[in-house]
Amino acid sequence: MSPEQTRPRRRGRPSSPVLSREGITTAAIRIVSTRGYRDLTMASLARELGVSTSALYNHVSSKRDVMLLLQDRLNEQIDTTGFQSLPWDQALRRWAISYRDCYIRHTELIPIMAVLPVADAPQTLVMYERVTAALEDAGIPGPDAVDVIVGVEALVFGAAYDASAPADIFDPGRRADLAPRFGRAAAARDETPAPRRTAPSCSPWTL
Amino acid sequence: MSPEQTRPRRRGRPSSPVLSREGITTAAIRIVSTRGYRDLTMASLARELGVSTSALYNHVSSKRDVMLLLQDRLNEQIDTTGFQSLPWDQALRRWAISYRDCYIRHTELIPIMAVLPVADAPQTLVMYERVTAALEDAGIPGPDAVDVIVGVEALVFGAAYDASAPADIFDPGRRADLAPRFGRAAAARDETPAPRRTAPSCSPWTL
DNA sequence: ACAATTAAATGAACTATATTCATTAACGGG
DNA sequence: CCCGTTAATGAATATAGTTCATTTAATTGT
Repeated sequence: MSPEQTRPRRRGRPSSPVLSREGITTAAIRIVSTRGYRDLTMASLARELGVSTSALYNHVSSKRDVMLLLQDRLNEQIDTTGFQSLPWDQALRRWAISYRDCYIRHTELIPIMAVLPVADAPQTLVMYERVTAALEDAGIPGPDAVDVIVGVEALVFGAAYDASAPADIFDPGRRADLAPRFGRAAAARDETPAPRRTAPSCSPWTL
Repeated sequence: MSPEQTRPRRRGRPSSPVLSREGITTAAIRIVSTRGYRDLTMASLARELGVSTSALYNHVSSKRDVMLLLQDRLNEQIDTTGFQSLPWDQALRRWAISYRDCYIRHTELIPIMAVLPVADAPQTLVMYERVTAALEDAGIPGPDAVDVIVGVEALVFGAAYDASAPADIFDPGRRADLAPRFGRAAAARDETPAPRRTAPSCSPWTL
């Protein structure tokens, strides 16, 4: 699958290019989805691609740059099909759920995504265009549509964090005396298995 | 203000302790509020306190530990007074706004806060207790109250990211062709200066 | 009162990671 | 055909976080 085990390349420029931004992105995805973000380093990325670490810098300017590539790939996978077939409110719901599901496994990208200028993220731009167009067609003024996007995104990012948190996050443990009522409420909530979860609608590079 | 400029301490245990978790937290706050998170390193923290870097590890187990201390301090400042004087919905609104305002300047803490077990965060627990108690007193069942907290928090974290993003985040720049309608909508939105912003209700260690 | 243990500091070493730089070699346009 | 650009290598650098041996003082147990 991956082009491992080639004996060491000799020093200068290779006859045909070994690296490309696309290939780097794909290798980064492989690492992230099999070993997680902890193992995504410039060194591991280079090893995965069978090159030296410094070679990467001929194609990307920094690790952050790699993260942006990753993120743009991820955003391609968010389901916007609802906007072609459903009433705007249902389409919005499907979009939001898919968006959240994508970022549940990529919370490391949230701080980047949340403040990234869209000019640097073509796929994000395409996604926003689809949402805006659908909302405008449904009679919602453009500026309000942007407000909707902002609001939905805020909820999506927060919800992705929440869903990725350990299940027992609300257990007060030995500190129960500090919050008796909250402790009871949280415990009672755990009893009732919430029927409100839906199946993941996005499989971003993981089973 | 800070205890700088003492000539070098000699080698062993000092007669009276120089460090404490509280002092470390306060020094970390000083650094973060004057120089930002970029400059919060174990080395700079030690320098601020006039000790060697390794001395810190007698009191905290890791940098993450320092971040948790910081975060617990921050959570103390979130305004929950509304729950003693206002109808629950207005109190919730005030709480959420204060919560968001606190984290706008501390987005680096969001990934930690969002998945931190409350057992490790006494102040957070106290905050949750106040909210739960008020909602229960208003007739909302405990488990639902916890759901409300979860939902508000999701929105708060996302909104904090959004508010900390650069103003021109939605400018498609040269990529305008990818998203003509979105570009127009975003531009039009910028024209109308949103009247919906409220004054910051929390001043977490900054002017 | 004194010995043993523990706490809290120093300074040096160690680790991991991102990044830069000098060098080498192939490609491609004048 | 040469010369600038591209794309690789390998060595070096910078920055952090963390650990460890050592030193000294306080604390605790008998």
